Amino acid sequence: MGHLCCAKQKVKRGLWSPEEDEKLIDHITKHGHSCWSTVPKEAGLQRCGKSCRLRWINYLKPDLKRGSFSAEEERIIIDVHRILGNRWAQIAKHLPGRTDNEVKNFWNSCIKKKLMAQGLDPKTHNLLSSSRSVTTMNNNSDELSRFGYGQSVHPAPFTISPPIKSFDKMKHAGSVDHCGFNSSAAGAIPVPNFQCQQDNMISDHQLLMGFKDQMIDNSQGSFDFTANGGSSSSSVDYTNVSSSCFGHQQASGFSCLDENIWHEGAMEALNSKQGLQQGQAHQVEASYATTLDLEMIESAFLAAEAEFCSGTTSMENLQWDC
DNA sequence: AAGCTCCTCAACCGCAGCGTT
DNA sequence: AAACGCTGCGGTTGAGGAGCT
Repeated sequence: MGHLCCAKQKVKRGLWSPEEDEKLIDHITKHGHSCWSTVPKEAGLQRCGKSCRLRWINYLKPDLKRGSFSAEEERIIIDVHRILGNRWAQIAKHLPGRTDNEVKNFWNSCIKKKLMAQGLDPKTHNLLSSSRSVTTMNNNSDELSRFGYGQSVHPAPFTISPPIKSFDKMKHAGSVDHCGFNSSAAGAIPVPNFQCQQDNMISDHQLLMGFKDQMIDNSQGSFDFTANGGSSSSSVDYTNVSSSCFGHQQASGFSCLDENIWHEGAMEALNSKQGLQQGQAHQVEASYATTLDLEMIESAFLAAEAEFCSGTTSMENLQWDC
């Protein structure tokens, strides 16, 4: 369906002139934009309402941040994109002053190339198939140990992570140690989430999300993750924290994000059945949430984990079933 | 200087979703 | 329920600038 506002009238197209900008700014400032379709006429512009809206949102709005993206912004984009995919508008919400169009352009012109140069698939954030990828490995012990997965320590190329509350249950039942490993299971099966952060580091409204599709330096002996400074607002406030507690070499990209991102990411993973079904190891983890959805998510995680750990399915065959 | 290629990014297009009639 | 109008979103395009030959 075309845009009737455009089809009905002869409208100007292409780049906006300073005079047009001025007219639009003047009109929006004085009258707002309750109905974009009427804005051009009211502002004396030969444009369609849609074009006016776009010009305002992407260029003229007073609180827009111009200029190149900072390293921090770039990192946020990559982190959130890994969870949400090409949802530019959602990603832009976490970058004050940036528009979806700007984020999209930046992604396509810069980040995408950077990731590919690093051998990462910009869509999945996994290693490209031409690289040696943990996510595409079967449970081949040679391959696993080659990449640092000692059989006695960590048999699986991924862990599945239910909310922290389930960890607490297990902890109280005495089945896990403080690094999240199931001490009673042969081979120290990695138990859901928690991943060693101290309990008091995550507040009631914070979420720890991690992606396990990359290796960390074996000699490093520690990994970095980020933690939210304590606010439950929608802003993403990163404070680098380091921990040496996570003994095996399987994690990267931990970020504390707000609940909206978590819910979008988690529900996306569940609804689209991405992640395990596609052999990706970057399934979302959450360490905490309070909604009913979490019960379902937790069940799904636990069921999938049980299936994997019992050996009834390979990673490639795991299905979300919820 | 001219011509060409590559890159960036503002703008457009088509579609989906939602509310109203 | 269907048609319509509006808004918002993501993919794509193309003008123009930068860099190279």
